[in-house]
Amino acid sequence: MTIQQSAQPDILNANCPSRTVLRHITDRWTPMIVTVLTPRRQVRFKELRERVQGISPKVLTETLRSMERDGLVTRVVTASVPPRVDYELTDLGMSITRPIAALRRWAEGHVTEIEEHRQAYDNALH
Amino acid sequence: MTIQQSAQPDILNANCPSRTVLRHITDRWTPMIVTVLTPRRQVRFKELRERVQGISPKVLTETLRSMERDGLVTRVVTASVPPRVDYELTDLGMSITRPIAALRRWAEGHVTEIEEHRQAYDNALH
DNA sequence: CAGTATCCATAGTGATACTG
DNA sequence: CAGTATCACTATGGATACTG
Repeated sequence: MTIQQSAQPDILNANCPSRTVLRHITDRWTPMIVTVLTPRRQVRFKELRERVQGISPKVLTETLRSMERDGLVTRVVTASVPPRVDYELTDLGMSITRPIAALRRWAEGHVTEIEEHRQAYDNALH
Repeated sequence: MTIQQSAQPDILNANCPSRTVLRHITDRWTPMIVTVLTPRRQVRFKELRERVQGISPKVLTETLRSMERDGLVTRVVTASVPPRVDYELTDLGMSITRPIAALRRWAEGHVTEIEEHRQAYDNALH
């Protein structure tokens, strides 16, 4: 007797592994890293760190490792002094760029509207 | 002298309010709640609680309040015994359904592929 | 039924200094 | 340059019981 897994993954199902997948692609920094990597070129650790403003080296490393583990990015090491490491989206990683870009554009495009809603809500003293 | 805000919101900018917007629409439960509300009908608290499997009443309330504050949902109270409260997406809320559906479909559609990547990565003993 | 209240656990950062 | 190591914190989420 094995644990029955639903044939079609369903995000609403508490035990569905798609929840973990969603969690990963929507974590704090992944969408921003994907945004920087979207032109599909190799980007150095340093450049990622600079462009994803506010991320610490520790968290950048952790997030990139998780993305590499999930198969979203490849890590390319060039043995040199000083060392050089580039990251690049895989085909799988590229396939998420459009949904993430849509999300990013929505966030960037509705800032004002949402801030107005918050103001109105807070002024109504709920 | 005022704090200069960029004309175009930019998610990569540490101080850009779009980061908060993105954070809200990608938090743990918002995508699932949006998924249930996507057919744009009024849905009772109870039904949300049942369909978004695993969410506690406290967190469901908190998430719905945050969504209401941002203008994504409306809360409709029907004074009756027992009480009845329905939630429904606003126009703004509806405008996020497509990006979120794309994300959800991606997550559900790539579960197997990603799990295989993780296996391979872990087996390589990084 | 639709929440609140309470208490609690911990994942998820974050700052900073250090190293191969 | 590209990380790791440490330490610490706090927001988020979870369990459960209670209430208008």
